[in-house]
Amino acid sequence: MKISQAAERAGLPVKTVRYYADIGLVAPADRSVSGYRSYDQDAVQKLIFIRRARAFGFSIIECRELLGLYVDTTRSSADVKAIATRRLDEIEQKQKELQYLHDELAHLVTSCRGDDRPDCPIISGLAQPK
Amino acid sequence: MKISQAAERAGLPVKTVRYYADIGLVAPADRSVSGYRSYDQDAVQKLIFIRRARAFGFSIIECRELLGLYVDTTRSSADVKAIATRRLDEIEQKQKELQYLHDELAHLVTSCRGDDRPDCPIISGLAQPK
DNA sequence: ATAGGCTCTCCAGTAACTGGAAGGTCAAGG
DNA sequence: CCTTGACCTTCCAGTTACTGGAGAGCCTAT
Repeated sequence: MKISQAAERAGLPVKTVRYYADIGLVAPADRSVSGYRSYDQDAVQKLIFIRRARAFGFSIIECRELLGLYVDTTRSSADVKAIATRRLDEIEQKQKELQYLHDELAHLVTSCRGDDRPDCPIISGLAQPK
Repeated sequence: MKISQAAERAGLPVKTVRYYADIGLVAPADRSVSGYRSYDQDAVQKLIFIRRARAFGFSIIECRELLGLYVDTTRSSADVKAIATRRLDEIEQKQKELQYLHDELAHLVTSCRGDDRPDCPIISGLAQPK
């Protein structure tokens, strides 16, 4: 199938699929005589895999790693778990930071009257060195 | 004062301060005869303001907006509150997404034995179209 | 005079695409 | 047979917010 159909099945923009081919992440199965990229079911499956992994916040580098593990049917599940666990830790770290951010900003927002007057605790809060 | 001192007081790398000057976000108060950027207390204060706003996840564009409101002593606090509230909404949205991500990935991770065997629910979970 | 530690400008690279231009291909319709 | 329109191709530039490095100038102390 041609790139647009592969992209649609994978749930990705055509541009992105082409980009993944360019960086050697997911190569098309073949090229037509006229130079069109030709994808098979296997390649589409890999694209889906990448889309999902990207949605989980895995970087392209990590996706490359995971894809290697995906196609390698002899690797141990521990190898995969290690990467996923690392990513999970990162997510939890990010959650903590976001929570802190949220609370501090929410505090500023609620303490601001939001009226016509110029005095604003948000602005003065941001101006604190901290 | 020279750029390194201003950067230190603001808690920012020198390169970043120079960058902020380049994009017209925070201009140095003056230039020395030999072309050195010269910062005063006011500029340092603005740099601190930007650093804090950036730490809250405000984009450079938003920082520019906020800085405009920061220096404008006649604007209403409602103007500021509107931007901050928008940002707060974004943070909450991001929190929800992250929570969903976390739960789904945590589910995959806990269901994987992580041993020498190749079968791994994480990999097959990622391969699902969803 | 020279050594070091500043500072300057400019260029390139990062991550992961996205948009657009210029041009080739293919099937259908007139 | 020709044209139209939807695809496809490559290549280049732009995005965000810096960061690193090269090459050169400046300033102070010894």
